[in-house]
Amino acid sequence: MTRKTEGRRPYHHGNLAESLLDAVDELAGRFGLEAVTLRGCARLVGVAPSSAFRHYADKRALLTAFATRALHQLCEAMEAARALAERTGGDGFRAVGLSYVEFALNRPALFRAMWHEEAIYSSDPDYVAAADRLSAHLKGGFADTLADDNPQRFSAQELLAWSAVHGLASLFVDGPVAKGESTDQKMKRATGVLEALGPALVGPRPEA
Amino acid sequence: MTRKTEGRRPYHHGNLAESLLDAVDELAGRFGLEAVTLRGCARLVGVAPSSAFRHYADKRALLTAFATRALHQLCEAMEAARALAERTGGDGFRAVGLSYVEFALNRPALFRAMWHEEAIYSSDPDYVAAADRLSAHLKGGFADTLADDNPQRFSAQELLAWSAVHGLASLFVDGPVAKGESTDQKMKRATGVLEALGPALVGPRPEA
DNA sequence: GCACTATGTGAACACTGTTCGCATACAATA
DNA sequence: TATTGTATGCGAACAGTGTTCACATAGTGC
Repeated sequence: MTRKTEGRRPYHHGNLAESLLDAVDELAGRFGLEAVTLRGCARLVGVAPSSAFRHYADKRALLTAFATRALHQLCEAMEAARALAERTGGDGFRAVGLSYVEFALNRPALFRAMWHEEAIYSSDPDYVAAADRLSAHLKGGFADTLADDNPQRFSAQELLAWSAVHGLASLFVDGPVAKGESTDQKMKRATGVLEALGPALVGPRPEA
Repeated sequence: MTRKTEGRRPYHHGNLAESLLDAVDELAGRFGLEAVTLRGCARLVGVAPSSAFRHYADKRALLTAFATRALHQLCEAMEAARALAERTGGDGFRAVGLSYVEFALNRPALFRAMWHEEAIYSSDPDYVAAADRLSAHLKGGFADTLADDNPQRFSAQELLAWSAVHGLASLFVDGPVAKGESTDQKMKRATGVLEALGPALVGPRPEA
């Protein structure tokens, strides 16, 4: 991507918008989301703080873009997990749920960023689109596919499935549950919870 | 020059620690948790910014105390709901779950503060104790009371119940679910989700 | 070659959390 | 009552933050 002259640093960066997102990722992963600073990102990329404002209206817009990217990454992880399960004859429901929790455990800063309402513009069209993509995959992934493509409409069971998985991930990342335990142990717990959820996902399907 | 107790404000505030928590509550409720500022709280209480540090080591400690208080408030709401349900012959499980969601909807800033890992000292003994009190109530409130008093031990079903309720509250407060809907509509959805959860909470109880 | 537009810069500004020496009030004791 | 000790509040400072704005530089189309 950096197709710049090799000598000294060129005046124009070339791909600053994306690089700033990488910087957010780096800093959030290393020091926590709360420690992410516009100036810090600019420093890391090697650019003046004010340059960031050519690409993002403010810090919140930068974080919104970051959250959007994170949502898409999670979607891709879920798609991959689902595809693998289908190929190997595994349980698609379980695979999607586990990949959701696994993502939260492996990349807590990203997981926090996606749902950090007060720190992002959650009405931003790109963010909304990414959130819709996510919820669509959740509907399809759990109560297997009513083929109702309106992402706003959730049956009680679908909403329950999402809530359970999301809640477990949240309690692991930001709550007091299983605090000292390893990732493996937590994933075992997640498996147990998903199993326990099973009986609730069969039977009648009332509207929520 | 030094006006003593001339007007009304005495040199010593008398209850600054608690008043600062009230100020956090006020500002968080009005402008959002992210907008809470040490200086803003001091301003609201009518005290110099540096005075806050006589009572809290730093901003994070203040937010920790605030989160702890919030946890206790939630516990009390749940206890009240449970007691009422028992008195009126209602479903204790449902009552506790609904009060959890209701609290999140009515006081989103408090709900966010309690789980804001990166902004609090989540190993603070008082905070831990409050979190333990909460999880104990959740165990007792849902899968009705295995009488296992260790708050760290959760069966898969108990953890599922907490996850479902917590996840639903989180998705309402910080997620894209039911975004334009009224509180009443959201509570109806919550009722539906809790009902859908029912079948998962009967039957065998494997360890998580 | 020239203008046009996009992108990066440096110096400001108001605000933040935090520290520190000092000021003030209260409580206990002589 | 006077003195002393301790808890609590204050004001001024400091580095760091998000943001703005006039200006500088580079790439693009004529």
